Amino acid sequence: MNEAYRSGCPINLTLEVLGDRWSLIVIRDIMFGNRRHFRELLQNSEESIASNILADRLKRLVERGLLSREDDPSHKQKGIYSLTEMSIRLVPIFAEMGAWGRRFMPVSEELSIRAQLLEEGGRPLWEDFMEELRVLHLHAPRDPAKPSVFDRLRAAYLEVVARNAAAADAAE
Amino acid sequence: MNEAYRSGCPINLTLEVLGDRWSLIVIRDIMFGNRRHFRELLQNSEESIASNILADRLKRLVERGLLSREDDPSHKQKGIYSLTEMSIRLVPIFAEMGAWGRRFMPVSEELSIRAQLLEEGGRPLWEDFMEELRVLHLHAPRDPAKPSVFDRLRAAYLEVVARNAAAADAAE
DNA sequence: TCAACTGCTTGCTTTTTGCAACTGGTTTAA
DNA sequence: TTAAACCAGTTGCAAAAAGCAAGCAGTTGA
Repeated sequence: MNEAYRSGCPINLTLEVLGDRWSLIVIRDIMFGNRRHFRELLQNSEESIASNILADRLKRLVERGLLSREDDPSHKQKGIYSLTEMSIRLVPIFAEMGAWGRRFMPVSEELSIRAQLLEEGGRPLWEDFMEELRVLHLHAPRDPAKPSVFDRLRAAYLEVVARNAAAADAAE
Repeated sequence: MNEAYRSGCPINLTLEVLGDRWSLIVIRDIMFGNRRHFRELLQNSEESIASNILADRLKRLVERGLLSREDDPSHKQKGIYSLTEMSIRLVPIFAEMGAWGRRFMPVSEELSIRAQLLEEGGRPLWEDFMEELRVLHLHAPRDPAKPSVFDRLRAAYLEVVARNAAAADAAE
C-alpha cells in the first residue's frame, strides 16, 4: 500500500499516471489505430516499442483503470485490450497535444493529418469521437445515423499516404 | 547531431519533449506559481524536486526553446527563467490535463481550484491567460483595462487555503 | 566580517529503460 | 499428422535516468 502520490495537484496526478514516454503512445495506438492485441501494438509500432516495455505498460494501464483486458474468444492466447471511460476522456488532451506538436515540432504530413482534422473539428468533433469510442470499446449502443469520425480520420490518413506514394512514384 | 526522433507523429513529438515526470511540473510552477528563480522552484516545490533534476530540466527546456533564461540585474548570481511562446501555448494542454485529473484522480481541493476555474472558463479564459503570460514573460504590451486572470486564479486559490485553515482552526 | 543566500555540481545508490534472445502454448496449412 | 507460423509475453543483462545528501564558490546585506 504505497499509493503515496507526490501531491494532490491535478496536473501532477495526471503526470504520475501518464507522464512517461510510452503510456500515451500505447493508448494512442489503441485509440486511433484500433490496435487491440499485443502483437498489433508491438509490430505496427511507429516508434518501435520493446516487447517488455509494452507488456509492462499494458499491465500498469490495466491496473490503473485506463485499459481493460479480456480474452479473445476466437483464439485462446489472444487478449483484447480496450479503452475505458477514463482513457476515452483523454481525447481532448490528445487533440491539444496534437495541435501543439503540429505547431512547434517537425511533424510528418502523414502522421499529422488526423491531428489537423481533430484540431479543426474542435470540441464537437471530439465529443462525437468519444461517443464512437464508447461504442467500439465499451459496447455502448451505436447511433446508426451518425457518420463515423474514426472512418473519417482513417480515410484522411490513407488519402495522404496514397497521394504521397503516387507523388513518389511520379518522381522516379 | 542526433536529433533522431522516434517518429513524426505530433503526439509522439510532444511526448519526446515533455513526456517525463518533471518537465511539465517545472513549467507549471513558472506559469501558475510565477516562480522565476532556481531557489523559488526548488524550495516551493509541492512535489519536492531534487536540485540536480531541476538544474537538468531547466537546461533542457531552455535548449529546446520552452524556457528562456536571463540574468537578474538585481543580483549577479540570480537567473530569471521565463516562458516562451512555445510554453505559453501549453495552457490548453494544462487545462485539459487539469480537467482530466480532477475527474479521475484523488486531487486535493486546494490544488485543484485553479484547474476548476480554468475548466469552467473554457477557451476564452485560456486565451486571456495566455495573453497575460505574454505580458509577464515576453514583455508584450499590457491592456490595462483587462482584469488579470492570474490574479483571479491566485485569489481563488488563497481563498480556499484560508477557508480550509479557518475550518481546521474551528475544529480544534 | 560574517552569516545567509545564490545557482548549481558531485558522488553515490536505486530504479527505469532498452535490447536481444527465448519460452511454452496455439493455430494453420500441407 | 506434423511442421511452420503465430500468440502473449519473460528473462538476463547493460545503459541511462532518477533520487538523495552533501558540498561549492561567488554574492549580498547586516
